[in-house]
Amino acid sequence: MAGINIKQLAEALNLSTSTISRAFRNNSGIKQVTKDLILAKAKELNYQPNHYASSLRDQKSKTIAIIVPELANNYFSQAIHGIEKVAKGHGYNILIYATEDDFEKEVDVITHLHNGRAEGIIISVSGEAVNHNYLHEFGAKRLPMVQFDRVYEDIDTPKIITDDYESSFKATEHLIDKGCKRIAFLVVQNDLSIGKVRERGYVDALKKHGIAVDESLVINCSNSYEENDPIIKHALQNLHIDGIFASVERLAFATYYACYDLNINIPLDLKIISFSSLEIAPLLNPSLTTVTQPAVEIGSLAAKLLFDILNGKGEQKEAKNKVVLASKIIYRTSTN
Amino acid sequence: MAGINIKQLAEALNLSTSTISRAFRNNSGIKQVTKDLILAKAKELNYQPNHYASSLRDQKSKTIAIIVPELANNYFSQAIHGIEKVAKGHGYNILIYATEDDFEKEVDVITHLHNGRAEGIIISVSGEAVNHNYLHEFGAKRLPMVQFDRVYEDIDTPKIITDDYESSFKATEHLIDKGCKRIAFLVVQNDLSIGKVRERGYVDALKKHGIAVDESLVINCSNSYEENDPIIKHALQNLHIDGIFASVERLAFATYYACYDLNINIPLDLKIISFSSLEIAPLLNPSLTTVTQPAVEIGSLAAKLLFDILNGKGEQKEAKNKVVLASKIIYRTSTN
DNA sequence: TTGTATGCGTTATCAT
DNA sequence: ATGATAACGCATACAA
Repeated sequence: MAGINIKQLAEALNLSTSTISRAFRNNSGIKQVTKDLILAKAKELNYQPNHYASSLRDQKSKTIAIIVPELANNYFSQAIHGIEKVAKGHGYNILIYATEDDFEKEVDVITHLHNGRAEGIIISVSGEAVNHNYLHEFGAKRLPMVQFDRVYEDIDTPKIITDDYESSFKATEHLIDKGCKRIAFLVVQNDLSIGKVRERGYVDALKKHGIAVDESLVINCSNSYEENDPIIKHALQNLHIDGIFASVERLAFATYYACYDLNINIPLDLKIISFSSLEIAPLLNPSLTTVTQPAVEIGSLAAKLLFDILNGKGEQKEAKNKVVLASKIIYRTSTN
Repeated sequence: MAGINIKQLAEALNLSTSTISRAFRNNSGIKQVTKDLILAKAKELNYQPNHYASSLRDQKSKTIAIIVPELANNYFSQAIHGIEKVAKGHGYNILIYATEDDFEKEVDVITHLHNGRAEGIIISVSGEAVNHNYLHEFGAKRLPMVQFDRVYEDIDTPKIITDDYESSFKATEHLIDKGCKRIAFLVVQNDLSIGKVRERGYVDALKKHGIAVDESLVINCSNSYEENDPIIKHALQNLHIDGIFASVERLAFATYYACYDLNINIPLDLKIISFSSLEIAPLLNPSLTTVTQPAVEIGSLAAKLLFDILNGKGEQKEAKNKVVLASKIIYRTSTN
């Protein structure tokens, strides 16, 4: 541990520890001169109130936790960036955890956080979970939480999501408008709410336009390129697909690679649209038509809602228990 | 704060707090039966040792901090991912901070961390700094630190960097091999060590091949696309450039956009090579030749070195005070 | 305005 | 094997 403690600083100044403490807390009850003196000496001796002692005493940690499935991911990086900005503004620190889509890790982390380490949690859930009642076991002591993007619908916390149904509907419709007849939907199996909702948008758009829904065109993928590559190639070669709607960025990339390998021309032979936060989508070959979620904004909004709760403003949760932000479809060459 | 405390659990079991504590620490000095009993009850009542009390008592926080210039960045996301994996393995938590290239924020964060919050720091420095002697002011109490990528050469900590000089030399040479005569070097001003070293590699390669070094071809950019766009366009239109070596990914992207706008054909009119951690570089139009640093590995190695220090294994720092990892040049169409 | 004393929850030391 | 107690560093209630 670093630095000197309050007692040593008090001695150095011939003051009591309470006076020192006051210099760092209340502006009340302390003479400005004394305060200046203390702060000056503190700086000189490199004193800082010990965070753990303060937290223990105050029962608060000035820390929030972010839990996401993965870190090396455009969408989550941007969301974290948004959260970080807001947290910094509130003088809060951020603990970060990656679950790697592993439900057990998620449970571990959340449980662990209930030891006082964090005051609140911002989470995008692992998605593998079937039963997440463990959250209820914390009872009234459960940490304030805000969910975003991948959420547990039945867990009552504020949620920030995007208009995935509408976006997916429009995305699919866009492909139909462009003449696609056999549109595949690429999804990662364990995506809970997200995957389901996006699939509904896809299905409903097909129905609206009188296109028969073919179950085999809903293609389950994983997060591993090695696993996805053969799956996608098989689909491209055997299912007479002329359009692809990827529910997740990495599946669009895998499709691009597959098309390169198979000499399939995008957009002539196959049109692609994908959910994606990639900022350089215009630089792809061909440029990728995307459904782009406002990732940074989602992050900062999630943080704001969490701080509303922490500051007691959020008791009337009902009002904004679920915030739906709009994604933007950006039309580019891959669907031209 | 959540949960019950050790005292309540002790009462519930008619045991002393010391016994409870033992159940969670030493396996020594406690009967297995008692221990099982305690752990069971703890689970039932949702007890967890309070992290702040433990930390205060033990003077250690099981936490390390990561400080990076930005979060929404491929390279840093991957590095953080690498760090996270290792930290998790050691049972450590991660605090994360973005300096946004602001030296003051860096000083603030580092100073703040010396209040006991973290046991060590992994940092890629802001780069704006001229004088970073503030690090010396912490004296012997300075937190263990490991630097990576952007480092302060004069601060004595382990450093993980890549072979930037050699890579830059080779990158430039590659452009020369491909017939480029007027090669520009794009750099972000405030990149300290990084930018300088990469520039040296560029200059030396030119010299070796008897190409006159033209100062005006070293082009200072910023991190803002809006600022860079006109700078790059001006260069492309007026400096008769036929090759570009971008020291940072985003400058290559800006160049791509500029070329699209100006109808400059890559690689016919202009060849581009860039430092980049972009995994989908092959999907760009045209696919981008990159100098790719092993970002994830850099992160995990940095974490390992930090834990070596924390565990006292790292006292013989000299040995591996500076680790240089190799980057890989991957040849693609942009320099074909 | 400043000082004294107590407790936040835990764990290590020293008993028993 | 278990229990009593002191101490980690700080901030507040209360006293002066």
